[in-house]
Amino acid sequence: MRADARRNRELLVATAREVFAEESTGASMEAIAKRAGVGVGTLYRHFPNRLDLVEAVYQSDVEELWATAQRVVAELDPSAAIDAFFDAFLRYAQTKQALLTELQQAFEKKPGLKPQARAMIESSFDLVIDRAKEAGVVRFDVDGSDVMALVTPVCTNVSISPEQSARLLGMILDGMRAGALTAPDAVTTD
Amino acid sequence: MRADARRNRELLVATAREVFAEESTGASMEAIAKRAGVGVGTLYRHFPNRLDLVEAVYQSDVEELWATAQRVVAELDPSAAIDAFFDAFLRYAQTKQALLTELQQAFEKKPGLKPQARAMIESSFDLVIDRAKEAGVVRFDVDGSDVMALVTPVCTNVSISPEQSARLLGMILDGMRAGALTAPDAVTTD
DNA sequence: TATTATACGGAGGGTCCCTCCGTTTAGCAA
DNA sequence: TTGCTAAACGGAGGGACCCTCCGTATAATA
Repeated sequence: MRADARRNRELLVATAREVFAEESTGASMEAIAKRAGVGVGTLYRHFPNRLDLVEAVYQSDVEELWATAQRVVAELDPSAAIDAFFDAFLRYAQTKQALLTELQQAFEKKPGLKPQARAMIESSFDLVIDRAKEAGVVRFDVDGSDVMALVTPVCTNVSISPEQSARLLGMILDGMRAGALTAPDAVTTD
Repeated sequence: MRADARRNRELLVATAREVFAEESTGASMEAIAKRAGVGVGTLYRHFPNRLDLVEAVYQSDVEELWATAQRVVAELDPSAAIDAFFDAFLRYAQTKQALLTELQQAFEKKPGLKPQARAMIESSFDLVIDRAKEAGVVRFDVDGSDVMALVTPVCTNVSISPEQSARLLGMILDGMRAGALTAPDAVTTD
């Protein structure tokens, strides 16, 4: 793969992410190509149709989420890592919501895409949550997939607005921390 | 309103419902007009833009659901009435799922639409469930809004297929009937 | 039956997705 | 450095779609 081709491919994904964030599903291929400073022909050579571009943006988002999980775990203290990761997840959720219908089509077209993305996201949650559990920052009786199970509907449910998403994620976060100072066996009171 | 105008309006809504069911969001305005045997001009006079047509189809679906509830309660025995109503609800849910994104836009544009539709659907559930409760066909400890709360996610959740929907609705139905033969106070064992 | 307000039909403007092909350029060998 | 070629680029244009506009047809009324 030639150097300019690789550069343009990455540029196009990044630009598409921007434009999709701004104009949601209404973003045209022409607009994306223009913003990236390339012709539509270039865009279509890299991504034969719109769905392929949507898929590429989504995969890039998921990969970035995974990279973020690794980075925050390496660089921040466990509590700040959760905050930072939840922030990143909220951004991911918002772009996912914006492209919902088209993503669904992409999932239908490529059956492997959804489970693969799911696994990567679950690993990201595990990484951050396990670390925080070890540090005693979140309660013992949760794990990554629990948190993901709570958080996923917030981005899947179409009638939840971005503002609501932020609030709900905050609540989940508080709930996770709530039991941290309590001894594990004291939880059984209920 | 002239007679031909009223006729065409109803014809267009019915035709649009058919075409949307077949081609989902990909159905074009031209195709709908052609199938109805009118020009696009006529279609656009009745529904100034695509979203207005989607909204009209949706409202007609909700009204039909309400009419179905009344009809099955009047004509069928309580248990068969539930079956028939659930069938109708499944059809409603499927067309709703097909037009999901566009409906969302319609909800944003007309804030009154969603709560109004919701109220009408809840009334429909109440009608059918209350009747069945009185007849002792379903357990005492449910009401229309409970059933609706169980059933709505089945049609809201984008990752549930039509086949899954049918299965899940069947399960809910069985669950509702399960307690019917048990005395109300025996349920507290748990 | 004559009148007129109202509804109808469909050509065409603007936009969007995508294709095609002539032009340009990166990578490499001499 | 220079010349060559496979690979990438740009953008005009085809086809489809949403919607508008206006000349034609018709229902309702007197």
